[in-house]
Amino acid sequence: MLSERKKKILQAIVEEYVETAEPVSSGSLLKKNDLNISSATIRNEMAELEQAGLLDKPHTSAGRVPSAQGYRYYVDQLIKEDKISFEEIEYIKSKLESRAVELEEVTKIVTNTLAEVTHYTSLAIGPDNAQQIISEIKFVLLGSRILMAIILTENGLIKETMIKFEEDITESQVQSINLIFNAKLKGMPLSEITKPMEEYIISEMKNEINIIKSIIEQINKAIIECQNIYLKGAKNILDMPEFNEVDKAKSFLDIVDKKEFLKNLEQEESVKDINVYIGDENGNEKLKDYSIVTFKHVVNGKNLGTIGIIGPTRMDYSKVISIMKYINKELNNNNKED
Amino acid sequence: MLSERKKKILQAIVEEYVETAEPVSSGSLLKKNDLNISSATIRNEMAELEQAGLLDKPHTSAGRVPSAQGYRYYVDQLIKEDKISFEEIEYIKSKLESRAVELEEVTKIVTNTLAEVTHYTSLAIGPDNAQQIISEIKFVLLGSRILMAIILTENGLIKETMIKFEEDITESQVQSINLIFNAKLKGMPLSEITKPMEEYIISEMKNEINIIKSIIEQINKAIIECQNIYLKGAKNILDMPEFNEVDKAKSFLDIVDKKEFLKNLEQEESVKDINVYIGDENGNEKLKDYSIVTFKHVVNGKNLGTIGIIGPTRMDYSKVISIMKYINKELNNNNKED
DNA sequence: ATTAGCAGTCACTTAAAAAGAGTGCTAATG
DNA sequence: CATTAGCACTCTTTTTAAGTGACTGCTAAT
Repeated sequence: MLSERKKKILQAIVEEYVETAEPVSSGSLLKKNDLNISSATIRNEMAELEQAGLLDKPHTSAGRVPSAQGYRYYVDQLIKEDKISFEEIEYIKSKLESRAVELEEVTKIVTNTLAEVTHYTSLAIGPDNAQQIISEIKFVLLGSRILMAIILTENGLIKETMIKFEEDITESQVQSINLIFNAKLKGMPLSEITKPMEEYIISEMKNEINIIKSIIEQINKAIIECQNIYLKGAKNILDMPEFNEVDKAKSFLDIVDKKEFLKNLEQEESVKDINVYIGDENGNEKLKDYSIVTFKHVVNGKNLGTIGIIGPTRMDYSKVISIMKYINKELNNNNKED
Repeated sequence: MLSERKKKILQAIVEEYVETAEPVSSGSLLKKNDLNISSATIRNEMAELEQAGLLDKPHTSAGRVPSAQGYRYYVDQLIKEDKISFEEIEYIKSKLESRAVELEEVTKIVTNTLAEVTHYTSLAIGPDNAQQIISEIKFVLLGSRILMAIILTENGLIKETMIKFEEDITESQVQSINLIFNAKLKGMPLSEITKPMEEYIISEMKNEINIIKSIIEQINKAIIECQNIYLKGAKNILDMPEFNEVDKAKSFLDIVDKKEFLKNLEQEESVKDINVYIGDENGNEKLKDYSIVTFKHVVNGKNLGTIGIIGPTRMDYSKVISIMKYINKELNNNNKED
């Protein structure tokens, strides 16, 4: 348990460091905060905070910098929850107003907005398509050889894909395919569609065998195996002083580009509103200099994926969390069972 | 008209500079090429090439660097057209094999491949949707309140968008909308759809007025006003020594992000196979340090947009042009009137 | 417990010197 | 007359050294 004074000092250090990106000295702390103590006392306190593992020192004659643990303490205990301005609220509201029909569109709008408002890199991972329950399948013939498959899920997702054939398809074939697929697959998770259709093909030996096979193959390839991932504002990090060396920027962009770390995020179960992973807390050594803040996009109890941002550990957690809480709330309000 | 020897020297300078990114000295030219002349003679020749405006000199005691004009001469006269390896050919072939149905998918695959193979930033601009001729329109009801509009064009494009309604739509309404739209709009360019439908609404005063209005509005917003632009591999430029200062990288990413320069590209008319814009040749001062190489994606006489790459003027034109010629050829072969 | 004050550390800045890479010119050469 | 050896000159880059400044940690006084 930290003394009130230590808390105040830690908080001031985090906030100053987040703002300036320079190690914080006892002197500047004295100037910018009224703590009614001398710089020597601050130094003593800082030494103890360092002992406790909450602060780091780049070198002997530099000021202090929060450690990952220090940020963690800040996020858990000292954070300010209202660090969002009226302008930001208005801006976010205006962006979210657009009543996009598809989840993907909504997700895009949210990620764009998040990146714009936070100036970090935003990310979104859609729900696992394989686990979605089919509520309806429609097939539409485009021209004479292209079939469009549209799948609606109980979550409200709409997924479509095209299948091209080497021979003409007739409208009556489309009709019967429509009937078959809906009869066999309604209510099933997308991951399970192959088996019942194969069984059907074997048992009935209808003319549409090849068509059905192509359709299943294409749905697997284009919809089930494909995870929706969005990233926006990757170049924002170039504005941050910790990335003023191209190598560092490159290593960040590589991590972000590979998207490995995203997979864990969507699986992560959590009761919390907003999740904060500081440094390598989530076990990935490569992420030790970065923090990730996410929330689950849930509307009417339906999981619509995970949305968040990634940036350096020197992150404005108060602001990011305020903004994400607000966006999360708005997403819910906009979509109350309508 | 340049002497053969001057040509050879210019070529060697361009190629060495493209490879090393360092100004080329008379000495290293002597070492790496067998020109059978002394470095002093090379220096004399270089001085003349500089006078002719084909070379630049960063400072008195540095080697020479090709000027924009020098690159231009190289591209027009000295280029090697077969600078593509067997591995590259195989790789490109394997990527293009995937018989994607939609133009957008094809375009994505091509841009990804281009960025991977060239290590520059690749770009693609779809054809102007507004000018596409409608060959068919289909409407599909998804659930009870979402209408999906699918537009096929004579170019073979497939565009779809969703419209959400506040009230239920019946299947019979969908049918009559299908009939009306196809009757009125088949054969028209997308830019012209608003008027005939408005006239129709006024003259007939059917029940579907609001539905039709919503549809037209949404088609305008989501399809006609939206230009398809792809960019891939923007971070590739961070690997190039000319961008080892973050500011330069940022200025490149800003240019690329704004996409202004792309608009001119699609309009550009040209008889040539491959178009090369070196520095500010295309009139944009901001692009003076960059070059753009493009080709028109044309299949069976149909314009499917422009594809290309952007990178520093110090670009491996021989390689880029070889690769783009190959891809262009493949795109044609794969799609011969089938 | 707090603090003034000072020695000590370490990065950063500045200045000067040295090294290195190339050119341009001159004078000699075949 | 084209070519070339050779050297003076220029300009960047590297190296070295000295100096400055920002902090801390400790000690001794309050």
